[in-house]
Amino acid sequence: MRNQNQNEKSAPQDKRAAILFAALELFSERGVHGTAVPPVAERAGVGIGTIYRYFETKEALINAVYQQQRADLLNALRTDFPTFAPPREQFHAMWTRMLDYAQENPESLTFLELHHHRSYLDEKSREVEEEFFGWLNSHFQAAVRFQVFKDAPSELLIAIVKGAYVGMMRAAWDGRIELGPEVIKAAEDCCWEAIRR
Amino acid sequence: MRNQNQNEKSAPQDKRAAILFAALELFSERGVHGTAVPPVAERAGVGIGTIYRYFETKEALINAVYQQQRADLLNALRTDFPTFAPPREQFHAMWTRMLDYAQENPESLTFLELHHHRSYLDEKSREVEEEFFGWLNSHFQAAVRFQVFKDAPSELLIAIVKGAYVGMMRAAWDGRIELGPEVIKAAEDCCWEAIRR
DNA sequence: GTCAATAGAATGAATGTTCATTCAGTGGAG
DNA sequence: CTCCACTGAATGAACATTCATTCTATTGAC
Repeated sequence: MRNQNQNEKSAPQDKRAAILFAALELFSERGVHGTAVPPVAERAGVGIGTIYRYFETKEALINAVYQQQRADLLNALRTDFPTFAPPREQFHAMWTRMLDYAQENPESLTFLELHHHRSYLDEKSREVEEEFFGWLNSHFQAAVRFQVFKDAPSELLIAIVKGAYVGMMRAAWDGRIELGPEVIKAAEDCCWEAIRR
Repeated sequence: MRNQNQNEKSAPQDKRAAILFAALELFSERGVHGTAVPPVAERAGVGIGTIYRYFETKEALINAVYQQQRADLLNALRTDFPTFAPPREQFHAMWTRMLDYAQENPESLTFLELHHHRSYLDEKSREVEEEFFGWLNSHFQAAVRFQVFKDAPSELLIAIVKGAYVGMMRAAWDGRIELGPEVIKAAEDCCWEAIRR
């Protein structure tokens, strides 16, 4: 390879991305504390030392994975979101995006929602999380104000719907339910009735 | 060595219980993989070796904690449960018990519901878990059959309500909501409307 | 075009640390 | 004295991290 663009370092970014993806897979399977660094290197197809070229410490790697995945999920939610559609339609859009995301990125959702991160997230990670909740909140708050949703703290309604969603996903992963289209539709209706006025 | 309790002869079960409780506290805070054995011994006020008198390995200790807490939660749920009361009243009883339990045993709930256990639970732990879900299921299934609840798999309804409950707890834990009586009541109503026909 | 010089990316054996587990020793009860 | 629950220093395995070295590809002299 001879052509090297000044503004693009393609190879380094490939390795960085490979490390991030390998780490995501292992973290979602075994948890952050249950995952050693060498297996991450092995799965990414790079040397152990290479990880430390891109990430100062294991904790920095964890935070990079978290920020990437949280931002990715938020992006999946708000891309082409029908902000001015009727509330029920907006809710359907949100529900569909969440489910599509889970189906396409199961490791992302497992990592983000099935693990308890608080203790090792840094400032930046918290900001990214805040942006995520902020976006949800702006929509839920509006629906509460317009008396579409129940008169309750919007943060509570978010916690309930998000919790129900994660509970459903967890039950599916644990083999307690089968996620067919009718089940997904039934769950959407349940969640809508939970919060609608 | 110096004797810490002159006038108390320690029954073996005291130490076992102290170890289980110390382990529960640390596991709920830092997770199972994030908790080393020596700190468990220190918090329990016993020597490291004593832990291995009562539990063959760390994994055995984890499973003992899991079984104890899962059984404890089930017990809190079904003690004096109004099995023959009207459905809404039964639901209220369930909700109240869950919330009381969380308020009285926050570490238990954090450990049981905020961590991903599957990979290290043994046969016995799965049986205890099965008993827990079996009890919930018998009640939910009956309510579906009597057309009190929506016509959906009872396992889905359980996942939604339990998920919403855990989501609310997590939000409270993370400081996103304040768990006052009105909030708890509002959440109960949300969950009831989610599943009722 | 060729190739020696150079830069810096990549590596994994080596390092120091932390962990789960063991066991030789201690002390109290009978 | 005999037991045995109990202890924590000791052990070796596994860990996160480092760094001397190798590899790769770009440069510029000819």
